[in-house]
Amino acid sequence: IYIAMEVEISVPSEASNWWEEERYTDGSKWKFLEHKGPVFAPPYEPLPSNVKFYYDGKHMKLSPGAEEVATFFAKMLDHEYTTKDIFRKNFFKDWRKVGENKSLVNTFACQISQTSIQSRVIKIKAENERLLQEYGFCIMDNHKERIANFRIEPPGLFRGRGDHPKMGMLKRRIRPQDIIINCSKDSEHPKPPPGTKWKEVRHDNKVTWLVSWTENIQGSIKYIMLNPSSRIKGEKDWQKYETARRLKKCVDRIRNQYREDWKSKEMRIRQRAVALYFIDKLALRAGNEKEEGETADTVGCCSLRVEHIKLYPENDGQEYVVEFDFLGKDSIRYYNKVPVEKRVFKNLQLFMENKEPDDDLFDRLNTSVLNKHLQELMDGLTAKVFRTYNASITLQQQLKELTSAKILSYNRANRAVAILCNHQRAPPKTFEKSMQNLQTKIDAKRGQLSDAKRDLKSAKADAKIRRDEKSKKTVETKKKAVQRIEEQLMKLEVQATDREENKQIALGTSKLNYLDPRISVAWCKKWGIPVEKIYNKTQREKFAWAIDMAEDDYEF
DNA sequence: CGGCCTGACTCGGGTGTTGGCAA
DNA sequence: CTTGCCAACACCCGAGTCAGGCC
Repeated sequence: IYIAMEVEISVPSEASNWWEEERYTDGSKWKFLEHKGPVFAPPYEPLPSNVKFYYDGKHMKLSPGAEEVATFFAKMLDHEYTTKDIFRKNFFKDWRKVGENKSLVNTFACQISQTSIQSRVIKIKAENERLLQEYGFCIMDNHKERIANFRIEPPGLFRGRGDHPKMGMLKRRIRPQDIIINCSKDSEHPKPPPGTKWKEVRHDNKVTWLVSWTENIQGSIKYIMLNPSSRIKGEKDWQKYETARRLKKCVDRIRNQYREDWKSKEMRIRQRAVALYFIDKLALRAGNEKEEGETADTVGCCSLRVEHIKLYPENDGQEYVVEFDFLGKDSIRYYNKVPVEKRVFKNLQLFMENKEPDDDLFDRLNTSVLNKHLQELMDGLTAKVFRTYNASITLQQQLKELTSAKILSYNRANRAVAILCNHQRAPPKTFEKSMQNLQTKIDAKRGQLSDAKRDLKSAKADAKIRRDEKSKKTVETKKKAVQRIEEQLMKLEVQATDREENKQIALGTSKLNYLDPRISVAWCKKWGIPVEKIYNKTQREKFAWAIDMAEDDYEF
């Protein structure tokens, strides 16, 4: 029976790991692709008739469509942004387009009962599980792969990040006729819901997405794609780190080059060289131009404006200090004061001459010019490779330096990278409280410890007098208890330090997107730390290739 | 070439849910 | 064993990057 089972249950063999398979060389991403299509947002269920809508003090009957949009607003009532002018204006404008209330609504004297809406929250776990099993997977070539986002985004009110000019606009419901399906010809095509049609079914194996539609706020395309654990994502991720490792080999040459270029006769070359220096040294993002009025006003390196930096020939005893202060991606503030080389400083002065605060700092430069130049320096080199490279190399160096209290060290190394990449978060709402709780726990633990120590002492004294087996045993148990409590106390103290240091720093992004996982895996192997301490289940799935490949001597 | 636009993909912090643990 | 809390996690969906095509 045992043998039969071994044969029956085919344990995934070595060869079934995608990283041990051959890649396509013709630019195609797959040969076979079959899936069940998207899951649509559940239809709107009108409110029961006892829930009334009041406008300007008067009871009003809304069309189902208008009512739905009203509930979108109601759901957000406890958020600050519903009080914002732009949000309200955008919402109202879109709301009036829905149903027959065009001429009716124009001010905000309305009240919508929020509790009545919250009370309608229904969740069915079993249904979710069924949907996951049915729609959550696809077949790509010879693998069954998990899909990242098989649910279509439900309608609602758009909330961009930062000061977004389109906040409050209605994000409309996506219907089957908005959907483009991508799958292979020889697969069983997904069926649209009864009585509906897809916009299109295509068979494009030069792309990785399964489903796409156009979103109505920015007019951009949204996709359904595979989970990070999939071959197609993993391969790309691996490739990303390999590119960064190639940069490691030639980064000295490139650095020498841009330092030379600081002296160039040509303005565009000087600008390019200074920008590249920032990208390298400060891990700034490239900074594409953005359409004004369409999104929040944020910048990256190439789109930096004069108003975003200040020059100090001398500051706090340091020479040639540049102060950066701007809103970057997701309107996260970047604030940093850095001493720079004299030549960089002089160049910046030159770039800022005769300019207004809202003029571009690098007026002869944009991301496409920069990336074309980088491409010439190294195959596959773009601005963001520097971020990956500097993040990973920093982690590796930090891990080499820090050795005691392993997990804390790892988190500190991770933190150094997050700081480099400016990955910030709002301190958790409950931070102060939970910190206090932790402190009381620590105090309690300390009390416990001294109690346990006292117990131990008396037990020892007791044992000395009695000299029997039983009291000896008691001493042993008490000793163990003291030890256990000491360990617990240590753990708590480490936790407190860790949490305090982590207050405003988001570790997730760098861990998931910038740090070559093989560095972490190798570190775990070297110090005999279970990889589970560093990566949770999802992360282990994403980085399965790295966990399998990296030995303890892996060098980034 | 350069400006502009589109498409496809990675990166990003926030939030709702859950499960593990201490009281 | 039950309960209540909180951190960890999964998911969400917006915001970037970058290449390629067109004029």
